[in-house]
This record gives sequence, structure tokens and C-alpha cells, in this order.
Amino acid sequence: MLPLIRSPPSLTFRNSPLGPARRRDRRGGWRLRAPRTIIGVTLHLYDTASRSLREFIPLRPRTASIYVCGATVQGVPHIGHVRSALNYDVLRRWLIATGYDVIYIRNVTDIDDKILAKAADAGRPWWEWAYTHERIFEDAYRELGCLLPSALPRATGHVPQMVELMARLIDGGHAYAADGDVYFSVATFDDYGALSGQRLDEMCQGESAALGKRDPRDFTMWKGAKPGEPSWPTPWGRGRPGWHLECSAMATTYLGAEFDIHGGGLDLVFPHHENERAQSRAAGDGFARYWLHNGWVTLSGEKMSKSLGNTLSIPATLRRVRAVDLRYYLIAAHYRSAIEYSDGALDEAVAAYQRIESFVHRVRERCGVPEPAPWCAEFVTAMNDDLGTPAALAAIHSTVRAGNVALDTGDHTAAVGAAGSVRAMTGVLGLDPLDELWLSKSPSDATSAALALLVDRLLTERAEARNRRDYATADAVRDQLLAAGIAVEDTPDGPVWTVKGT
RNA sequence: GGCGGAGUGGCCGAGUGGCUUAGGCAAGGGCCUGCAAAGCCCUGUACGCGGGUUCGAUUCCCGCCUCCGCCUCCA
Repeated sequence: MLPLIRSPPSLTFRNSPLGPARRRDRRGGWRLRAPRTIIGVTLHLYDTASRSLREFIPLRPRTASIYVCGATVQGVPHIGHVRSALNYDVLRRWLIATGYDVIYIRNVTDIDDKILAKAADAGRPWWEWAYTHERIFEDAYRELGCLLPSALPRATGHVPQMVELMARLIDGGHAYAADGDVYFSVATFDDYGALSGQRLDEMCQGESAALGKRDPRDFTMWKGAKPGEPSWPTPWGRGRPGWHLECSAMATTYLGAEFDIHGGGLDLVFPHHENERAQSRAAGDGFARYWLHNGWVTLSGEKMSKSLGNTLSIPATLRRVRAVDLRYYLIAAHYRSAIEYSDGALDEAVAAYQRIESFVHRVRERCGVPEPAPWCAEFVTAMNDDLGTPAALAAIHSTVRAGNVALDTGDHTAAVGAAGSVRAMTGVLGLDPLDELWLSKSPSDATSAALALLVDRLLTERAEARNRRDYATADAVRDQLLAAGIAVEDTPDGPVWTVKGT
């Protein structure tokens, strides 16, 4: 059964559940012209809760609501954080590209023990520490081409919603206050452990046994105020939010009691997501219908984490490769498999992406800017199969090869068609080489025009030298240009030059 | 102890009960080129180990080895 694409896929989408204000998060003018219908294949996603591939059937037709656990902004982002964001960005783009209206929420945990501790160590206000790192995270996401979320809620801005949820749980007998803390009583929720496959009776003792806990496995929803720490008023005394409670409250605030997809890293399955689910369901909310979890990036065989101190920060990585290269690297593996980071593998990704990029640029130089064209069936099938980015990239590479052949044989129409298709497919992955984001380092028009004039002058000299078979002079011109960072290639359509690194 | 994941050709990384056995990177050969560059074509016969099921297993089952993760903060 082959997937048939009904309407020609256009590349641009209007991804905006929230109207005109959201136009800012478009990259390079991508806008959806018309929803397209795919027959034969529908999106299937691996759902952690059921441990199986399930067809994605949204709560409301043609809309998708997604909540992704963002970062606790205590430090600088590392490549594992970014992988998670990138994976859900690809999911979102694919949903948008196939005609869904997507609402995408990613939270910011801006209050927790570590933020307080690190800020105190640095002698800075906790909120300044949090906001400083929040900005660094957002800069990294933006640089890597992640579309802006529909909203970016902060934990500290949603205390009333948390209080309301706690009140419902206490009224229902699922939670209790003790010594200023509020705990969730896991024994009152029969389904506890269903998401992560943990059995209550097999679990090790939970968090540190606090005095007021009725059962060591009960988890903290709200932490009673301690001297010198920030706190907010509640009917049970002043205090601050616990991690799990934040996400339950924020997800349902923006997406409603029941929504489509909840995403995050594999390490959040337990206890974080298990607890979120328990809180919300015990309170009577349907909560997430699909649970997605991405694998991690390991370094020297170990999970990259702040506590192990073996992180590879984004700012450091981006000093070595371009953001688009890192994006390609992190998307090239399936989102559920682990990536063992290595410099060599990253270099391979750079070369692989360059192949795609140089093809599209070559077509643009020789045939004009390729406009978005239909993507190929293999690509659609791959993406619908639990976001099979490896197979999707294989489809892209095949199209590149076909396009290169067309270029070699002088078939410009076919070459432009292939390049358009490549743009469409890479666009879904946020990797379109002609996306403004990746071209943003280009010089101004005036500078480009001046450069073009000078280079063309030199190329004319070179052509004249070649005509009189004075290859020494011709090669000297080429070497001179190369030394200046300008590569010259002879093609059937004449010499083409490019500035390296653009 | 409980739960879960992984071991694929020089490297990265998909996938599948057998068929043209992804894709990329690197390597070798060839074509193209004045020479290059880019590109194209060809080549490599891999699935941790031992059993079992099967006409046939890398793919299913059992056992083993090795590695990793979660059960405590973590994308």
C-alpha cells in the first residue's frame, strides 16, 4: 500500500494556533497553503504507556496539542537537552506539514533546589540566575532552528493553578498536607506505576523520608517554606512548587484536562511523568493520550548529565560546527535510540549535510532558486512510521543523487524539481539549506554585489587565460580566489563560485 | 532486587524470516575535467556467543556474555 499524496505539498506553513502574533516564529517564510490528505499511511507514534506503536488519532480533528517538559534552568544547555527539543520540533513540523493545527507548549522550570543553591553560591538572586539561564536555553533552541512554542510557561507564574489542583486532590482524598508540605498519596491511585511499568510493591523507598509522609513512596507536590527561600501563600501555608505538580498544572492550563501528546526525555518516565499522570488522573483529568520519550546522548558510554559533569555544552559545540550541522547530527538517528557522541560522528554528519546543501546551492546558482516541490513517498512513509528520520534522510539523499544526475546531463527542469523536493523534505526536518535562518550570515546585498563584480572580473581573466591554454595563469587565479575563501568549480554552464562557509 | 534498552560491514546508523539484503562518511577502481573541485558509476557481503524452531534467521524462541538506563535531581 503506497502512500498517495493528494494535494501538492507546499512548503510553507502558517503554524499558528494563536493568530497573527505568531508569525514571528516562522523561519524563512514557511507557510501552509492547504492541508493535504495522505491516503494509505497515517502517523503512528510509539507510546510509552502502552509500549507499542499507535496510530495518532487526535482528540479534536486536525489539531494536535503537545506538552514537552522543558529544562530546569539551572545551567547551560548541553547537547542532550537540545536533542529533546529538536525531536519534538520535528514532530511538530511534521504535524503542521501534514495539515494539523498544532499547539505546542514547552515549560520552563524556574524554581527548584538546584537553582536556589547555585544562585546562592554565586551570590545572585535566584530569579536572576533562572532567567539568565532561561535566555541561554532559548538562544540555543532558536539558533538550532526550533520553532517558538505556542507558549513558554514558567512554573513561578502558575502557582494559583497548582493550588487549585492540590485542593482538588486533597478534597478527593488523594493528597494531604503535613508540616507545610503537601504529598500525593500513591496508594490511593490504583493505576500508579502503569506508565513506567513499576510495581508499587517492588519500588525502592521513594524520596528522602520526610517526617510528615504517611508512606515513603508518596511524593512531594508542594514544599513548605524554609527560611531565606522564596515562597507563595497557599491554604496549607507558604511554600514553593514541587517539580511534578508544575507540569500537571501548566499542561492542563494551556491544553485542557485532556490533550494529545506529552513528550520528554527517557529519564523523565519515572518518577516525573508517572507522578504527573497520577496527579492529573487522580484529580479527574484525562491528561496525555500519548507519551513520547526520546533517547539520550551519551558521552564515553555514559548518560550525559549535570550530576556526572560529563556534559557537552551547546555554546562549546557551536564553536566547532554550525548549528545546522549539529541539528542534522542529532536528527540523523532515530529519536528513540541512544546517540553515543563522538567528534568523528559529528564530522561525518557535517559531510553528509554538506552533500545535500551543496546540491541545493548548485541548483540555485545554475538554474535559479528552486521552489518547494512535492516530497517523495518514501519520505512520507518514513515520517509516518514513528518519525523515521533515518529513512527520511535516505529518501532525501536518493533525491539528491537523482538531482545531481540531472544536473550533470543538463536537465535543468529535473534538477530544479529535485532540489525543490529536497527543500520540501529538509524543510520538514528544519534543515532546508535555503532557510533564512541558515543563510543569515550572508553579507549585505551591497557587499555581495561588490564581491560579485570583483570575482567575475577575475574569472574573466581566468577564462581568457584558459582560452589561450595558459593554464599556469588560470590556476593562479583559482588559487588566489581559494586563498581568499572563494571556491571555483567548472560546470557545463561555466564556472561557479561560492564563498566557503555560507 | 524490580523494570527497561542495546550489541549490525573500517566508522556513523536504519531495517528485515528468504527477494535488487537503507542511507551517509571513509577506502579502492573507473568516468568526467587541460588539471582540479563537485558529480556520476562500480567494489566491500555485516548483523555479540551457544543452542532451538524453520526448507531457510541477523530478524522468532531459550540460555549466556558484555554494555547502558530508570527505580534519588536529570532532556
